[in-house]
Amino acid sequence: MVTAWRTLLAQHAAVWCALERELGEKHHLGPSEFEVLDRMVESGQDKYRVQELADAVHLSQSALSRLIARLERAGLVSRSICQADRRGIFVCITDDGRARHAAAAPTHRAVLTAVLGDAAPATLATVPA
Amino acid sequence: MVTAWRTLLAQHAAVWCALERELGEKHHLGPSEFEVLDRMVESGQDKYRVQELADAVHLSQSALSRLIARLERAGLVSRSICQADRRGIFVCITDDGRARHAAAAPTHRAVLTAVLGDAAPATLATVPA
DNA sequence: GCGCATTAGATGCGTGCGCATGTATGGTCT
DNA sequence: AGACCATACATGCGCACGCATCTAATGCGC
Repeated sequence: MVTAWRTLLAQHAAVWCALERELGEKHHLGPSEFEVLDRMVESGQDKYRVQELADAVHLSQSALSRLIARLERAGLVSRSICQADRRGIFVCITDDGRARHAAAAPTHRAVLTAVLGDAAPATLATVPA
Repeated sequence: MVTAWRTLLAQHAAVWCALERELGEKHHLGPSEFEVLDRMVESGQDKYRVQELADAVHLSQSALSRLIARLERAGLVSRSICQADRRGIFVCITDDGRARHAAAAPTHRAVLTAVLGDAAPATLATVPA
């Protein structure tokens, strides 16, 4: 079990750092930023609640609030008040956001394949037995 | 591949947060702090170089330098100059450090079993096929 | 309608991180 | 020996995070 955890830590660190570097250099996005855009593109919806996204990317509500603020400042998403419940906001991906995501997605997939593809098929399988 | 990565992210987040909470509350240790102590106890050595530990716990050298400083302030490790190469230091675990580790280890294992034991045997096995 | 607990999201604050750099020592080449 | 680059760790700085708290809007009981 400890071994499984260390494997998980190692893989997480490797992939995360690689994503941070590649996405950062080529598309000015962090791994979490990309993951948020990815979620929004992948499920056809265009409106998201902050807490919904926070759960999806395993960040706190406050972290998501700031992350959305960064994306908004970059013009990749927009915030609009939810009319039905004016406490909440809807996060909508913009055309720029979709474009940035489309540009970054290949990089993202490439990194996953490169880093996980190397060590994963063997090591990810080690645990259950 | 994307699914594997998301599974990895989810498991990492779940375990990490649980460790942070449990180790923090019960033993005043972060996951990384515990991992460093764990490495030092597990391999019989009593002297470690900073970079060696940094690699083991997937942190930058600067992060490890500060982490060691925190552990030293808490009296769990001590730094001593390496006579052979006076640029480097040796990090030694103290008796207090061993005691703290011994106290925290059961908590650590319990969290791993609880969190990974739930979802892991199934999900960790999904990738290689 | 009027309080009051609840919920959604924003924000102040402290902390740990990585990057770049600083400082000291070691090794090498001439 | 002296100049020069490399190595080992420490430190200044900025950033993203979580926790606690704040603000605004909702809903519920009366």
